Amino acid sequence: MTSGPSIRAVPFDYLWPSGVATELLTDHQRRHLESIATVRLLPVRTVLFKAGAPADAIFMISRGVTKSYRELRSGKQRVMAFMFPSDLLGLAEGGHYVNSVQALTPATVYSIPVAALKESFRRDFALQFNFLCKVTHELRQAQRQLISIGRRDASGKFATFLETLQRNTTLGTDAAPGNGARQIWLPMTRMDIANYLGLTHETLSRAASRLVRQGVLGFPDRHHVQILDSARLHKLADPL
Amino acid sequence: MTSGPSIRAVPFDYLWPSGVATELLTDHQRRHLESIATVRLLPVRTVLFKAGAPADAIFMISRGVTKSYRELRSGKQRVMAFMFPSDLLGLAEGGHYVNSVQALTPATVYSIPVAALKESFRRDFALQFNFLCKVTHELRQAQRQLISIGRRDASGKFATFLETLQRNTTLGTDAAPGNGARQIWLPMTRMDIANYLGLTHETLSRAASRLVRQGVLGFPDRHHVQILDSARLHKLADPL
DNA sequence: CGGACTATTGAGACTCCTCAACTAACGTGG
DNA sequence: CCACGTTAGTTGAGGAGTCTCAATAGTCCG
Repeated sequence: MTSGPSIRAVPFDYLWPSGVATELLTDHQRRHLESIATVRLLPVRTVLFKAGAPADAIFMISRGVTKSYRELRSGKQRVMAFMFPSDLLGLAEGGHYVNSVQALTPATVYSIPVAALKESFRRDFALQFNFLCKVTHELRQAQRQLISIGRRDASGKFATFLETLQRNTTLGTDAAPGNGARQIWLPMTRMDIANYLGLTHETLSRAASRLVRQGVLGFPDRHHVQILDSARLHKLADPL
Repeated sequence: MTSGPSIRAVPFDYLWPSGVATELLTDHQRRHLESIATVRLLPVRTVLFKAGAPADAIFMISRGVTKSYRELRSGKQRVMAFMFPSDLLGLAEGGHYVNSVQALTPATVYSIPVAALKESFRRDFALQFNFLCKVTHELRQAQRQLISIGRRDASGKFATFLETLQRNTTLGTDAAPGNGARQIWLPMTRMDIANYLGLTHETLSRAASRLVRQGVLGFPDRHHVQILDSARLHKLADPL
């Protein structure tokens, strides 16, 4: 696995078996990005940037998990996305970040100044194209979440969340789809998940408990979930 | 106003007063796109493409309104977005469209072959950058809708929908923010709106009726809404 | 080890969804 | 141009599910 900057996405413009995300950058591009970026090591719970702050850099996650969220007036927060290695951070509008980002685990990010990146785009059209693919990829994911959020039932939302997470963590690994890797790591808290799914944490907790009682899931500890009956889980996740 | 191809978005990389979307293309770029595109006139209710079809072209709306939707297994459909002039159509994944698109009004679209567009990107980095800005813009909008959808109350969802629509239609026009243009055109049906907001059409109908009773809205006819008390509407729209 | 945060579980209220009947508008074809 | 059929929209009653408020147990961090 690479340790430098990387971008992973499903390209929109050519066929690909079963929608698996792939690394887009060439070694040369990786080295170039490394040369214009600065590495930042983020301890847990570090806030990388807050919504509304001047957006002078874009970030690429190299290691760790972060959440992207928006603070609502009531003090509550709405989680927009969880970001993993090879994801892009720093969505901006008119020069300001639109979301806040916080590290859920110790993380390593490459900070790329926007000005330098744009200059790189000028010289390497393929590099810019890779970023275009990545943003497109995120747009698709946002649309998938739209469908998920639109559902009413808590169990279904949670099921789709787990399946998405599973697909995410299985990406690029050699885990066969049919067997193992049935244990999923949940770097985020239950509250974060509930927030992400548009539920209260009480409702999510109840839904999770029900799934445990029904033998669909098991929780070895707070940050791991075991999928015991993937067929039933998939049935729940399936949008009507 | 232009009549050729156009892209409108809030650029992410520089400051802009009050987040107003602007035209990104230069005359030269517009002419170039026009030269590689073919114009298509779509009668009402025309399906431009269906989800899953091979995605060999990207479309720019020049005139008219379309909806982008996904068909669920139950036969129902989920509306992902309403698209207006200067919007981009044809989100794809691995060479296939992910959503279906249908014209809600007679529409004119520029059909741009993906291959030719990519070739243009190679020669004009700024053109590709404009597309990058546009996709970023759509990602932000998808995230806004995520917040809106996440809300529980039907009136609030409908209120945010109307305000977004108002902002959209007021864009680029000279309508002062404080006065007129209080009448909004609704090219889509109530069912489409309900679908877009993650509600049943019955619930949306009840919410609309309530707002009429409360003197917040008025419906001259099915496709126009008058905002009578914009203060209260804004209060409803405001996310908590 | 103590305190703050996270998670679980319960009871009650509230909102939306489902099913159903009816009215209004559209547009299709004669 | 009108009549008809189909689709869109309204309104009602009942039920399902989540949200709120509340109390308690369990974790994590300093």
